[in-house]
Amino acid sequence: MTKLDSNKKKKEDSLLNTAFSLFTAQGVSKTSISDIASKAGVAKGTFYLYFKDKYDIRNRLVSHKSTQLFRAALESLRASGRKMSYTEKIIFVVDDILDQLNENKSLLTFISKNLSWGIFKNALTTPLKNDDIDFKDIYTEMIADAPYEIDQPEIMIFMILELLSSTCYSAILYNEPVTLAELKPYLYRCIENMIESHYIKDKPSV
Amino acid sequence: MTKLDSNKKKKEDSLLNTAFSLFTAQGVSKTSISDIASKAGVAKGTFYLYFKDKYDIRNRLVSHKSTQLFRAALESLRASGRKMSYTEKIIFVVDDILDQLNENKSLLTFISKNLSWGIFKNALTTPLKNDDIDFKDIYTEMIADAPYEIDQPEIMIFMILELLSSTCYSAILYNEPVTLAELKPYLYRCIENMIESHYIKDKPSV
Amino acid sequence: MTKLDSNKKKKEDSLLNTAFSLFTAQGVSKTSISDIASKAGVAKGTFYLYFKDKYDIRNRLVSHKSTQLFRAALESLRASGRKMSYTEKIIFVVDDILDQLNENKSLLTFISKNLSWGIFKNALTTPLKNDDIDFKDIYTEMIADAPYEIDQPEIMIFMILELLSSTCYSAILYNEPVTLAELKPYLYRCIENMIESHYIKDKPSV
Amino acid sequence: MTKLDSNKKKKEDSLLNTAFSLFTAQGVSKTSISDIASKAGVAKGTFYLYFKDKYDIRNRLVSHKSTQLFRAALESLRASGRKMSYTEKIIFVVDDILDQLNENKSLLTFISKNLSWGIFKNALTTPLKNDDIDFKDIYTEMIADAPYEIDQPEIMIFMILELLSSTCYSAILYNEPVTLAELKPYLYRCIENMIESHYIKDKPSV
DNA sequence: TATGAATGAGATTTCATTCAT
DNA sequence: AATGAATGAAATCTCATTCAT
Repeated sequence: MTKLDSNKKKKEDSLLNTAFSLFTAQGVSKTSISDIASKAGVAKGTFYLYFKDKYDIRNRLVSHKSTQLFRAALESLRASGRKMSYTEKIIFVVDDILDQLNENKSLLTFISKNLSWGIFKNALTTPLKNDDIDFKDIYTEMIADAPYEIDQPEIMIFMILELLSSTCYSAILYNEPVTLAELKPYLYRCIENMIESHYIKDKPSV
Repeated sequence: MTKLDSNKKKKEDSLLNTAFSLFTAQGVSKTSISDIASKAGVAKGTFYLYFKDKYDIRNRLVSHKSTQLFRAALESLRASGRKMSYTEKIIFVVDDILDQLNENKSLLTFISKNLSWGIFKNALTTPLKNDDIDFKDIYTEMIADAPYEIDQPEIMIFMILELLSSTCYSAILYNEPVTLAELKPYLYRCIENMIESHYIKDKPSV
Repeated sequence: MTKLDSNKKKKEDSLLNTAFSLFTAQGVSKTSISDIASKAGVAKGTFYLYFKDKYDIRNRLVSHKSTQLFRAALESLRASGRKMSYTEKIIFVVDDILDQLNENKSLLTFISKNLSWGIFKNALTTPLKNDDIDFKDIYTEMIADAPYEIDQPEIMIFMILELLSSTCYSAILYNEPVTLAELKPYLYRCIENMIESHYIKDKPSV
Repeated sequence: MTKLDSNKKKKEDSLLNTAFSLFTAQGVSKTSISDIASKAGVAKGTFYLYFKDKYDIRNRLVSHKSTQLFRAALESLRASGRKMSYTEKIIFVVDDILDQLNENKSLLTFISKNLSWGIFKNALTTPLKNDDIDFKDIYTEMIADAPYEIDQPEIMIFMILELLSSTCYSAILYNEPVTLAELKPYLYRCIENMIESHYIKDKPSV
């Protein structure tokens, strides 16, 4: 990478980081491009060399941050070194994500308000350049690697993730209808049931 | 109601209806108060006689529209006259709501982007003035009326509704990861499992 | 006219007058809407209540100023009270317009750069509201009132005006190729010839 | 010419051609230097190696294009090989120019909005380098070569050209007040009169 | 109550020009 | 000679809110 290129990368990173802290601190619509540029230490016009508009940078961030979240959870799983069943693995990942979001409420707000399944799936399945760990494989593995063949694993993961993300928003931020700690046992049992019922033997008749 | 009062009501309704169509057509942030007022046929200043600002009218709308949705479903249930089990009733309501949203995608977009559990619960449990059907009771009944005592019925309803609203958004609007029709059997089986596991006998050990 | 209306008229006039002096002093493209508004003593947003953009106010001005020029010349003609032939009347009007432009070089610059036959004709033939003198009649009369029937009077007036406006620009502003005084005799003789050749007897065979 | 030189020439030509098409397509003020450079396939900075700014390239173009127009007309005249009177020659040239402009309306727009007598005269009387036809002589000849001595030939040519350029704009582009075909006979008769009245015998008394 | 003209801060966006590479 | 990233001033335009009528 030439000096110029690394300089450009630095500018772009600075814009992304600044935008993220402003978006989480005060919301997307109350953050102006002027704010982002000046806090990032670049001229207003420079912003437009890297991003089309505010929504361009927001989408890039949502994608980036939600992938990070998932990667961190998968990394924890791998690092734990424990021998687990498929269901245990899923619960482990869910638990890790919930804890991350509980620790980082502004990230939760940002992601919840702006994430959609399309963005997320795209982020997870698009391999990053220069990435030594192949995350695409891990995700694929999550879906493929089950003790018995699982029926429609993508639907199952989709439902788990949607249930996860929508319930934790209210529980973590407002303790409504109950706190995260109170919610967890019900949530996990529900997830266990969901997985169990997706084993091929249980394929529902339509 | 005097003529003046009915005139006022007409203005307010006109503002609400206009705001709803603009919000669904072009989004909340791209709709200005000017737009709403002029399309509603009143002066800009008049808007401020009825609503504090754009977010005031938006919240009123979210609350109103989501209640309507739920009421219509419960009304269908009541009108069906069928004898059903508790689980069947829940599934009936969920199915009715999904069909309503599938028919009215702009309503779905609007509610999904702006609804929160707090607003919804508040809307459901606040009795409307001049309301001939006692709605609050129906909701309470949904929670209370179970063949056996149900553990934490509010958590259960909360999880069902969150799962419902977040999965249907992606399925109805983008057919992602599958179409609504394909999703339904999995979703309903999941809901059945959730209800079953909330019977007191199943109370999870925390 | 209510107080409010007269106030609005005052604002609009102030904007028009300010725009005109800025346009003539520094050109249209170097004049900003901010300039116009602040010099006119109104807020920037107020400009947009009266005009769509810079080109809207420019067109209104071109039309207004060129009409004024023509009207003043016709008024002089009427005021002179002299008995003149048709040709003498035309020359009188042309001479008066040239003198006005010679006295007001910034007006000449502004009009020359922005006037088109379409705008001019439209301005001349659209009667102003509240206008005690009916100018449309005078213009029509200029075209219709000839000792003999004139062939294609509109083409003739068109050619005279175009010759007039394009030659005087260079002569008045740059004395190129000669001064206005030097140009006049040639110009007037040319105009006399143009009129004479438009008498029906001289209708050209195509 | 070295390969480097020809490369430079190519860049400059590319910039000139690109600028011309953009100026005629969307107007000078709506064309940015960025546009010109990127469409011409060179970097923005390169533009400044060849031209001072947008108005520099515009003036170079006006001058170049209007000379080309006149040269083409004179070339046709020379090529026709016909024996003509002085007046016939002028009419020939005028007719040829009108036809060229009628064929190339964007050129007409560009020249009309940007041509001034000063630029034109300068262009006509500045001999081009490497020019095999001695163009200056032809123009001088147009002025000098008359059967009888002509009074103030430059004023005459000036008036003819101004009449020509201003009337044709409206007639060709908008058919206002009449079409070019309808205008021509009147225009030519007018020009004939102008020439005739410039014979010394007709010198006007000031 | 209702109006809508006026405000003016502030948002977005453009672009001529410079300069390090 | 050529590049194109960076600049930042300046332009256009929007819009929530107020207030005199």
